[in-house]
Amino acid sequence: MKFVENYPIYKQIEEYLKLQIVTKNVLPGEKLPSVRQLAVSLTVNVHTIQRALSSMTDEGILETKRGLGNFVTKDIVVIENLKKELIQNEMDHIYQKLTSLGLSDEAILKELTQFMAKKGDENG
Amino acid sequence: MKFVENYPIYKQIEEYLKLQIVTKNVLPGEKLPSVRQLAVSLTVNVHTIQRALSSMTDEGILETKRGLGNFVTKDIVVIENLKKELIQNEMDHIYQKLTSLGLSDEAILKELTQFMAKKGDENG
Amino acid sequence: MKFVENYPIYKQIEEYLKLQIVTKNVLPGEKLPSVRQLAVSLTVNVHTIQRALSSMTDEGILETKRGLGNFVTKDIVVIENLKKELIQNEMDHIYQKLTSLGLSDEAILKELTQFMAKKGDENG
Amino acid sequence: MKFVENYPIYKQIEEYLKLQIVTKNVLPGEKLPSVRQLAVSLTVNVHTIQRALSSMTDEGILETKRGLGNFVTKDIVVIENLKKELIQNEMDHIYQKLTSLGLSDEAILKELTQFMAKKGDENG
DNA sequence: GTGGTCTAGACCACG
DNA sequence: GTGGTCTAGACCACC
Repeated sequence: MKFVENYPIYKQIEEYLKLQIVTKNVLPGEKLPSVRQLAVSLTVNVHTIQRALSSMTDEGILETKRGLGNFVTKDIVVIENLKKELIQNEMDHIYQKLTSLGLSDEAILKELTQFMAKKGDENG
Repeated sequence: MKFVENYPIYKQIEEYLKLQIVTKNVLPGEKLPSVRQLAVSLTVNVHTIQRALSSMTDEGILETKRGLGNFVTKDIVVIENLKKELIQNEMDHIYQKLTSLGLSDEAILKELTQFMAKKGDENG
Repeated sequence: MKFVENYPIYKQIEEYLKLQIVTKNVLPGEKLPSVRQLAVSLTVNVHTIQRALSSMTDEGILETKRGLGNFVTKDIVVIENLKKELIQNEMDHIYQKLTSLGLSDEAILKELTQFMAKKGDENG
Repeated sequence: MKFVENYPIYKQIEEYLKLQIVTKNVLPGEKLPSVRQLAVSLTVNVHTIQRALSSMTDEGILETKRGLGNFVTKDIVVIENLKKELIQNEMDHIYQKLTSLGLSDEAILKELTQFMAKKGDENG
């Protein structure tokens, strides 16, 4: 058992930017804010930003153009795969958590549909 | 946007202990390790442990006997309710995460059943 | 038989603040002195103050706004319920004390009305 | 506002012994346990006991017989007055508390009778 | 400034 | 031993 998970900031930033991209808050081909702008707005060191961006360029999600900035890939397939990956990660996490609570697959689906029904009632 | 995940240690401990209880790793009526033992094994201050335990005693999940220790309640109803609460929290968390990824209720259920099917194939 | 009245300071503070609230010495929505101010004026550690306040926020009597301070709830129902609770506690305490002195219910009421009559004469 | 009321132990003992007497747990004329016995059973210094007893002898509640011990007075009037005094003190305390909670005389009586009715229902 | 969290170390009461 | 309370001092996040 270990606490104080120091989930590294650059990973958090990476996760955040990926979410922005798959939810189309930043569109394919669009330019990201400059590294310095990001550093300021997220109050983080420039190096931390660069570390987050570099792994995303490695994955082909971003393209760096010297002197111009970082751009979201225009390759929609890449973005679609990213989305699937994020969903997959989330599913893993969910499944692990709920089964550790002793729920069977059927129980999970049942609880979830009940939850959605209730949610629907509350909001509409 | 906030980084450095500020989920307090005492809440993490609380969550951890609750999970131990609902999964019957610690049985109803059983004694927990002493606050000092927990503090050492989790490498945390005694106060932090006590803070985690105190809210659990308030909720009736634990009963503390001065000079003896902290015991899990024998009231199975309390434990059942705790389990329901944990599941509910997890559902909230899941739903929020997945909808932020742009999934509809139907899409969530579809993805989840696919995930389970795949999981089933892998393991059996 | 137990001496040295072990009523913890943080509970005394809690009780004191609740009394201030139900008697409208601090109005609904009003800000309390900062934890540090309270700590100084009551010559107590900051933690002790926070411990007193935290259970009050849990009960919905206080609302804390980070960086701003602790505010009495504007929800008058909560305050009314608090008042009823305090009265109830006082009644319990009174009843226990007077019956331990050997008074019957009727005797208690008789003594009390006599007391009030006398009090009335003194002051008016 | 002052906390940690160090209500002196000798006063607490005095109060305790007076209650024993008015409730006839120790009868008029009866001998109290020896100072040393009391000191042991209450885990308090002998001097503390003596201080408590001396003010009670001053009030005529106890009579000290050199070499024999401390005896409760046989004078029933004294005991009756003591009882009235204790009741009076309690009434003062009650009245102060409840009026500080904003209750009128009538409200106090009303609440109290309601409380007694409820108490009666619970116990029989 | 505000409150929130954590640590280290002390003392008490209970068994 | 057990848990309960308090202090002193530190660092963080929010405004």
